[in-house]
Amino acid sequence: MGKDKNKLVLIDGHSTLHKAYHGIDQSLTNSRGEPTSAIYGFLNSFMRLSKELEFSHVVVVFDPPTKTFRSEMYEEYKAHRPPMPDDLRSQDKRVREMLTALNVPMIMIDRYEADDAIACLANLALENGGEAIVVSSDKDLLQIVRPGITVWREHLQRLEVLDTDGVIKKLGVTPEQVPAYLGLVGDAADNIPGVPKIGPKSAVNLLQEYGDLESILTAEEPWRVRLNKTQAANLRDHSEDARLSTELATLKTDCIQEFDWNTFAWKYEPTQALRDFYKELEFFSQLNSLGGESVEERTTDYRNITTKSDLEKCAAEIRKAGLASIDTETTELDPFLAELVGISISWALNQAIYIPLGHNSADTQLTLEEARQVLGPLLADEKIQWVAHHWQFDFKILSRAGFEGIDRIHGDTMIASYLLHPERSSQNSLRLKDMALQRLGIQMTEIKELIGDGDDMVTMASVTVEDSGEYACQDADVTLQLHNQIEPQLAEAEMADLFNDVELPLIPVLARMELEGVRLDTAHFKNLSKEWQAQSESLTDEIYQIAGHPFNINSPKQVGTVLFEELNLTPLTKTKSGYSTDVATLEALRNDHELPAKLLEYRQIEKLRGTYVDPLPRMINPVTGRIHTSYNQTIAATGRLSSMDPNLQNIPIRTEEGRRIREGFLPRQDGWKLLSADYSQVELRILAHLSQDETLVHAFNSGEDVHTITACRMFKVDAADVTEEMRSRAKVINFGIIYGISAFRLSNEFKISQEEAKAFISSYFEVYSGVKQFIDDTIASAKEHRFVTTMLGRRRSVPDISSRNFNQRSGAERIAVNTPVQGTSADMIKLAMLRIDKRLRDENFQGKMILQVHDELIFDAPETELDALTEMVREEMRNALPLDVPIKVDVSIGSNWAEC
DNA sequence: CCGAAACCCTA
DNA sequence: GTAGGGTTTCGGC
Repeated sequence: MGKDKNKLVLIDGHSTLHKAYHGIDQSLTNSRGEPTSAIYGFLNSFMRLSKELEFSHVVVVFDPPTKTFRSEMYEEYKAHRPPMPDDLRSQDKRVREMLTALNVPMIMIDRYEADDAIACLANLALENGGEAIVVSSDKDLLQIVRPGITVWREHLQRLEVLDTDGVIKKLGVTPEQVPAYLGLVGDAADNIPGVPKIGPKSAVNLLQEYGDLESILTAEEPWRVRLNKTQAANLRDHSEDARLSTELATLKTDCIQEFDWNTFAWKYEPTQALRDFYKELEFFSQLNSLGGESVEERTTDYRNITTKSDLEKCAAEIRKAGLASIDTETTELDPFLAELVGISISWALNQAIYIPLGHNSADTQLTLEEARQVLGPLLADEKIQWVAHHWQFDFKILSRAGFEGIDRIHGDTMIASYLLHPERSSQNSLRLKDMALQRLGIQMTEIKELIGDGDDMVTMASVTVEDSGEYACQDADVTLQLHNQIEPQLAEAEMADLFNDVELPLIPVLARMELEGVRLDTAHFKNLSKEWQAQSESLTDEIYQIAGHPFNINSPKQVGTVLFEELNLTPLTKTKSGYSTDVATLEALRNDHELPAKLLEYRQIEKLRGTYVDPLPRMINPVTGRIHTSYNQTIAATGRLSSMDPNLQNIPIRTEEGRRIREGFLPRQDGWKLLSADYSQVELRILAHLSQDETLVHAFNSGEDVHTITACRMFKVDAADVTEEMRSRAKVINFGIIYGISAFRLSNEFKISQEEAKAFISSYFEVYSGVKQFIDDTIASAKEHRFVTTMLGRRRSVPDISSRNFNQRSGAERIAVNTPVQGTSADMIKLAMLRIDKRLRDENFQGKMILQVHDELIFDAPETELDALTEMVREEMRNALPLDVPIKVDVSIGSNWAEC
């Protein structure tokens, strides 16, 4: 067996750092606010390479800080590059510290770029009996590829290997031709001019035909490959540019002479320096992965409290501390069925107590009554700052266990973490266990280690007090530690008020709405189900008849086969895996064949039956006889609530069949009604306020229909002459603006050309120039701060706002424009809900607020209260967040939700 | 059993 | 074009 050749891995430091900087969420920072996303990304890339390439020799090559010989050749070289942003500069420095701690060899050659040094070293590795692997996404380096030298790049999450054939496949030219290719095409990144109007296509044609640059430039004209007149003229006039550009793109391979494999030998070793570095940067998962003695064993003081006198002693300490965390252990997650098993509390670092209350086999444990006597006053005490993780759950459990006056809470680490990072990603999991590892480096016990999972799962009540105690104390301990870390970060991000005045007080309001639930008309749902099932079956028969054979109508793939292969209808659009069969397609085909209409009808009925009519009655809670949604405060990046299990924010309304489902939502009893209050065009009003656009503000102040006014102004007609078509187009554009419209989308919507769509948009912006200004200002501000805010200061980061990828950047721009509008609307209705909840209780209304659907609140109230309730709700919704335009609230009342 | 894709319901 | 949740199919583990 021959000895494997030495492999030298050459990492382009600059390229890897930039990729890391732009590749992941730039808002990642450690608890001191130091940006760490690029360092983290660099480390991930490096470790991934080390794992996948199993390398033993490595070097990271950096550009020198000084000018290089290329700038002497051509002063414009890289001259246009903006200076490194501050947050990248600091991370660049950190990356070098990290590589030092990792003992990774680094090289920087004065007056030569990293690319030149890499080219030299790759050649030397080859001459010294080894191979070279270059890691860079820089095109320049493709010129050094040959047997023994490959270039690896991270592309779309995977590692792409480029050997000679790979380069030819990628660029269409051989590695030797790469400098000439870049010389012709130019390279915007390096400010290499190239030849105007010669792009990749022409360059490849020329090089394939003539071989090298000189042969192209000196070939007899006209060039045998097809160039148009401008290209031919440019090639003649810019031959010197082409030569200079090619020279600039040619790497120098003589900047390093000496080579010794030993210089580059490397192995991953968990040194103390590395541990210190990880700890300082708060890379806890890496710290943990070093394993062994490096992970500090935390010495904890966790105690189980089983007597009232011990609990009273603790109570005194808690009062003295003034700040404590609390967590509950229960038999399950459903708040109506869950039994309280125990309570854990922490008021000092690494210390906590557990109060077992409902363990099946405990020698001694306090009764709930005893615990409540001591803890009740403590939890209701405004002088004690209580914090929890996902307080809404504990609030419901404790409320049911008879604790009162626990509405006020000082902190919720789940919500606080969400406010800091509202985007959903694996990076910012809101699970206590994940946050403990990420932010504190503490590896916590997972609940399944206690109670198991799957079929043999037990409840916390059957776990020993010792095990539960350890587990529950950890939860409380970690929650307090997290709170202490996060609270200053919230203040730093200027979201303390939003947290204290909106999100925290909203918790009990949402809990009450969830607990209240809604009454369903089970008989109505049963009838609907029967009716639609029969209809669905006969449609199925008809569809099989028309198709000539049975197939799975629920499978878009099979529907596609029937429509487009068997019946030979013309597909409209394609999806990733075949023909699209969505509504738009079927609508377009309904005049060509009888099948599409049947499919549409079938789909509608099945959708309504399968998503609403059949599941909803099954979700009626056996204890209350009502359905209870869960409102999640930490899902939507804009600050909206979301509703789950069941989702009561997407109950159908648009079609007649859909509204029949709303008929099944009832007031709680005879003599009661449902009352719905919804904000009218609230997002457009917020846009008017935020932009201060005179025309839009005036439109709302006039009290006229805003879409009609938009139509008047855009189409330059009198209000009386606005047709339905004009108004509806104006409406689409008004909404489109809020969502960040594009000409492309508008042209599809209106079936007009993109030019016409562009004209539409510019005429909108002529009318509403203030809105245009607002959009521009918002994007500019997003570019500067990399986040946008709502009126209440809610933040959302827009990391891609300066991306050079058009699609990414456009997406970020739409988010930047939409978030302040949608988010402020969310802020507003949350404020209204707080005020309404307070007045419902203070003024002893019997009626309850039961649902929220983004811009609408639903109440369940006795008929006798309806007038007072209407007035109160209107007032609070209108005044929740005053704007410079009036806020309109429409109220309607019915015997079921459909009548509202 | 899980995840992606396609589809469709809401504001 | 923004923001969500839920269902079904289907391929892979």
